[in-house]
Amino acid sequence: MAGRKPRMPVKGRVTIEDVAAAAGTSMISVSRAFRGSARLSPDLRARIEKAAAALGYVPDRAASALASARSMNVAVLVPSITNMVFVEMLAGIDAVLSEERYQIIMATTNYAPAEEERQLRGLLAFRPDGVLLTGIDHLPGTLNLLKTPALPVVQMMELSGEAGSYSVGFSQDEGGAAIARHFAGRGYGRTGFVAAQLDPRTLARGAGFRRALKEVGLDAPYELLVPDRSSVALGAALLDRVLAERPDIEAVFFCNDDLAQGALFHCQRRGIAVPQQLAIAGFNDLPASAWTVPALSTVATPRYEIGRKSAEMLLDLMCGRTPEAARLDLGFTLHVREST
Amino acid sequence: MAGRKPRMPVKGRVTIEDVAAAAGTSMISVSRAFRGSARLSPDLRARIEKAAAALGYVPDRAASALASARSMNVAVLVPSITNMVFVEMLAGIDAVLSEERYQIIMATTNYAPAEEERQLRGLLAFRPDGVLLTGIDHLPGTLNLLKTPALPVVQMMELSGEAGSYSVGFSQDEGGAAIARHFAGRGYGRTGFVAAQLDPRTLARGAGFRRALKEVGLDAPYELLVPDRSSVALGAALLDRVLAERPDIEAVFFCNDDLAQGALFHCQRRGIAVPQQLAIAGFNDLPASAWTVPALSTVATPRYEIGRKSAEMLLDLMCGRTPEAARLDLGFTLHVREST
DNA sequence: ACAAAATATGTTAGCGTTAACAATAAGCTC
DNA sequence: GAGCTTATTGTTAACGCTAACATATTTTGT
Repeated sequence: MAGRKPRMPVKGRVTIEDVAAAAGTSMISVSRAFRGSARLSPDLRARIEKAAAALGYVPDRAASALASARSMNVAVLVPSITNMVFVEMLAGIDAVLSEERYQIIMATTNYAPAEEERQLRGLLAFRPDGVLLTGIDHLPGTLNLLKTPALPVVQMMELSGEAGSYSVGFSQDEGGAAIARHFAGRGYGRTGFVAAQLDPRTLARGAGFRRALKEVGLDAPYELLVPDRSSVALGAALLDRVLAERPDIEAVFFCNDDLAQGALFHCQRRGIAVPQQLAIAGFNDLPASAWTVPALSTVATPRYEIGRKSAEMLLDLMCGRTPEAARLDLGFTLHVREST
Repeated sequence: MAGRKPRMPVKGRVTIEDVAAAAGTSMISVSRAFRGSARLSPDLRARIEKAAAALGYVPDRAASALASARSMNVAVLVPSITNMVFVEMLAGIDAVLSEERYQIIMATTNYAPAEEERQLRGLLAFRPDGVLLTGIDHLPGTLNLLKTPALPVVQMMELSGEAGSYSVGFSQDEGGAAIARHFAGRGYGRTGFVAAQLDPRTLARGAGFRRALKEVGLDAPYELLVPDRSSVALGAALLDRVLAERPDIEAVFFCNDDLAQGALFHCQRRGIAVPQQLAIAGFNDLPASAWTVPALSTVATPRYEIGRKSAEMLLDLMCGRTPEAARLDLGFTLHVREST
């Protein structure tokens, strides 16, 4: 009776049945012990926990999902994880969801709506209890996949006007406009907009920039848009092209900080004084942007907080609660530093 | 007979049974059709695919895993995804595994062995067919979790000497040594080693640096090691401390490019000429490192290839094949640029 | 032409877990 | 102390899929 050691089953994995046998109880009690909430006598719970630990039992999510119709998975689709912005957003999502014992199942879409749909189809095989999408532009087929059965969805980074849809983000358009007004305030008349990675958010920033320049009575910007992936290297190359076309340009708005940093480095190499000869602004406020020389003026975006709030909103939806707002604007902050 | 439309089931999800009924066949044939390989008449296959598409059927991995004892999941543990190095490694892993229809289930360990064990336990609930770990230092409990049932494991980034263990990476120690020899070749006598994020790989780089300096007859480096997370900002701060302590230092090896970039920016701000007054070297070769001014000398590490090769090795193990080598050294490349 | 092999499809049982219900023991009301 | 509630534990039947075996059907070899 005293030193009874549960014997390791020789083959196959340890199941709830093995634990039940070792603890001298039934499978359902073990199940309840592992899910915490159910009422169990402290004695039985302790016996079960001891037996489970001795056997090295790990619950099987697949079986659990099948039996309970809740997978405790959340599908997350982001364009890329090479981009820090989305990584920080993911960190925010995970901080909230892991607290509630949800597991993130993530896939990248490579900024392509068709790939988003393909990846979503793959993730749906995990029977997620909810879905987080990046952006508000999706293929009809993508939205259709989410309709049967109706899956809670929150869209991140942008704000949706659609009725019945949920979104957490900020106005990309207004972010671009803020840069335009800042340029105007500094007296820069001949401006440029340089963008790569032409996703909807990038284009919205450009549209806002253009709109606000017009509103304050400035000329339309010189624009250079390329479909390539953003990078520091590309930023340098694009600035070179801009200067070749418009040697007299006074201020350039790069659609993100990667490009802007590359442009700063290029100016240093070419001996162009920033901001005296040329002002440069970016978007996102990456960690390094405050430390470049000169420090980069940019729009700081609350992506960690977007991740958190999106996850919280999704949590509400998955639990059948109604979120406080269907559309949550977290705003942005213009950081004026040395480069403008 | 002609226009028979499969009717949308009103409640619950679409199952293999619904598809079988709509296609006028049995469940097992639908199952076979979706797994591709089994022999089915082209006619039947077409009917099934049509029915599945019409119903919007998506297979259920949980049920499949339960029935087949293969989850087609691979668990991947990385220290952090804020660090580009691991993100690129993940990209390599995904490129290989998604090709073979495996899904990555990923978690971050925050560089903490205990957290690694906790996260692994969570991932094991997905019944992965294999596991990819970062590094070769793990808690005994972590290794124990992988023993029953014996799970294929490949360790990434470092090379293991352990018999029966599989690893893909390069010698971190030799990487550090390469910097030391380069410093010696340039005639820098008073050197320093600055490190943050004191994980085993960081420490190995320092050890190699120290060893090689000794081998070429140079003094031991001045060392500054802090446990904080690496960042550009921290690099600047740490260089400041180094210069306060050792104003006459000639060359500093930073344990990674983030810190080194911060140091470069700091030098620019303080008007310190690099490399004339102070030489700076980093580790990893991040994309921006070739574009900073001056461009950063650093050790390029093959992390994308490490991801690919690790995944291929794991694939071998999961299919019962024996990998060509249990220990695959992918080496590294010293990039000498303007900063030294 | 007839056994043997290959191909194409179907039947049955079970993977590990939990929902729903059932049963028993213990406490409480008046 | 009968009748009620509450606390604790157990039983049974799925969940959606696939392995293993079984059964038709066709092809092949000689």
